[in-house]
Amino acid sequence: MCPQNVHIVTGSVGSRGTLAEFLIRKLEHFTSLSLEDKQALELAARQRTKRIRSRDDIIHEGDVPQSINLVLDGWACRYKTLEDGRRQIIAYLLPGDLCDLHVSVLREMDHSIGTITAVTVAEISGESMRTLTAGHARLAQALCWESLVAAAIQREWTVNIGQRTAFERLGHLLCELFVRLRSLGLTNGPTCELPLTQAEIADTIGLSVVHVNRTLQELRSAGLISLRGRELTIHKLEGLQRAVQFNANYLHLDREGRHLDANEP
Amino acid sequence: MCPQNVHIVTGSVGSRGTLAEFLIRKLEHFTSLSLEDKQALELAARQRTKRIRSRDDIIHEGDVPQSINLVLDGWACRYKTLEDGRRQIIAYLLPGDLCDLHVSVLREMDHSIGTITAVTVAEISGESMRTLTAGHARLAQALCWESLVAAAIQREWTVNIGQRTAFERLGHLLCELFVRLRSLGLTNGPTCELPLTQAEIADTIGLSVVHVNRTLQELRSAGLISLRGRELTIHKLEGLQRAVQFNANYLHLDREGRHLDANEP
DNA sequence: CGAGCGCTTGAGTTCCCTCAATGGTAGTGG
DNA sequence: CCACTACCATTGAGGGAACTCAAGCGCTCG
Repeated sequence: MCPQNVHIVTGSVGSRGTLAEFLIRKLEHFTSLSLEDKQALELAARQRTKRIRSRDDIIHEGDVPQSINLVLDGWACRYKTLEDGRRQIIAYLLPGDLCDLHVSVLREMDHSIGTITAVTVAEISGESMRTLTAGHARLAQALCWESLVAAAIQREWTVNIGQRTAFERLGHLLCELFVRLRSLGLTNGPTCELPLTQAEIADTIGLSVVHVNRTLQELRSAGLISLRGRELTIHKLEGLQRAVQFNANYLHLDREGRHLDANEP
Repeated sequence: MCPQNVHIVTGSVGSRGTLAEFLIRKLEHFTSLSLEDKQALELAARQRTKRIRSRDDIIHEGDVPQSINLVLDGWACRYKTLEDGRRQIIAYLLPGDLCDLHVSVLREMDHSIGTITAVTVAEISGESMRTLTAGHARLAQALCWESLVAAAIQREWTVNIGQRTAFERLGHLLCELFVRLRSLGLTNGPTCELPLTQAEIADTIGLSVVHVNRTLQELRSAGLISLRGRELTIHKLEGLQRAVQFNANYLHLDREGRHLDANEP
């Protein structure tokens, strides 16, 4: 992972109409936004975008980032490396996820962020973010919700790695990723993309590659999932959830901020 | 852990001069506060305090808390229980720690909070908190810092449980607790209180009680620590830190918000 | 077509778990 | 004051989950 090969693209990227599309979808699991809220987000995301190739670093531990990165497209992850090379993946960043809300409060990154696939990010300056939240109370609340949900996910990962068996850990991870992708409209029936190598999965749930491989085979032969190429299919989501004690409440997708809804048609 | 036996004490508790003492000490690791900032915090903490006996619940998963709890005294923890009884302790709450910043954003608790020792908490209403942060920008920043640090600790725990050996995990936990207590002025030379049972330690780092016991003996016979009764002594903090790869940067105790300092004598 | 990477499999080992029993200490009540 | 209980720490023995090492297979890509 060498930090280079970064294309700076100012202005619109690709042919997609809205850049903040996935962030907006995500936030609307908390509360519905007004047209103006959405336009303000879109404007902030349009200022400056960046494309990073796969398996490359976005930010490295010790860096002092100056702006906030919003993932527009692709998968990234937070990770930490120990001196002897052991690595732990701490979080996955999917489209609509924000990378460094720390900016302007925590000076120095205490972990790194790297890509899994090629990724497009929007760089939002601290300044833009401040005017955005100052002018739109509902957005400020929604962004606060987003960071609280990220913290809740982190807590659940602690439980997952600390208490569950290999089978449960892996199944739980797959459930979480599937449900998160589905909430963004990025699944197709029981199927979604899973661009992770088995080594990356291993570094996520604290197992060896060999054991991840064998545990995947268990999940397959239990008829719960298929995983070929980079495509995951969960045949019995209900069944898998029960088998691994997955309870989606920690994702807080049930519109807990509905009392703040923008009342527009 | 049955929720009962809660003494409501309105007004001052004990004979300590300031209630918000530890919170203030903690926040001043980020930026120095003005006298007025501190008085505002103190006022908020004084409204209503509560005493909870040891090994009891403060809030239970599924509850919808109405106010924010600030730990004034004693140890508490966040935890989650699986259906079959396995339990993971997710975080320790020491004096000066805030429990449920979620309030007014996340409706429902996705985990429980219980006490380790007897605990005194201040209940701060969402309303008080809002006026506090609205009127004091520096405090708002400092409280934001506090929640970002809590998130950083959670990430480090993921690394700890996911990648480290039993010996390292346990040593790392002891380092973290010691350093956090020291930053509050709650250590005495190389010694601090450690009111945890071995079963609680086990549920924190994902090991069995038996193995925690044996690993503690390893740490002792390596001459790194003593642990008798509820008193921990770390004989060689430097050495322990090296042995378990503990790097305190994730605690962000180095006054990263010094540019916001109140300039008073 | 060789190189590199990721996935898979086998064999042997080790770390950590479970079960079970013991001892110490503090709290309770007769 | 002493039995009685409860909880916590400790120890031994045996078992199993997950690890390491090593090799082979099948892609993709330059």
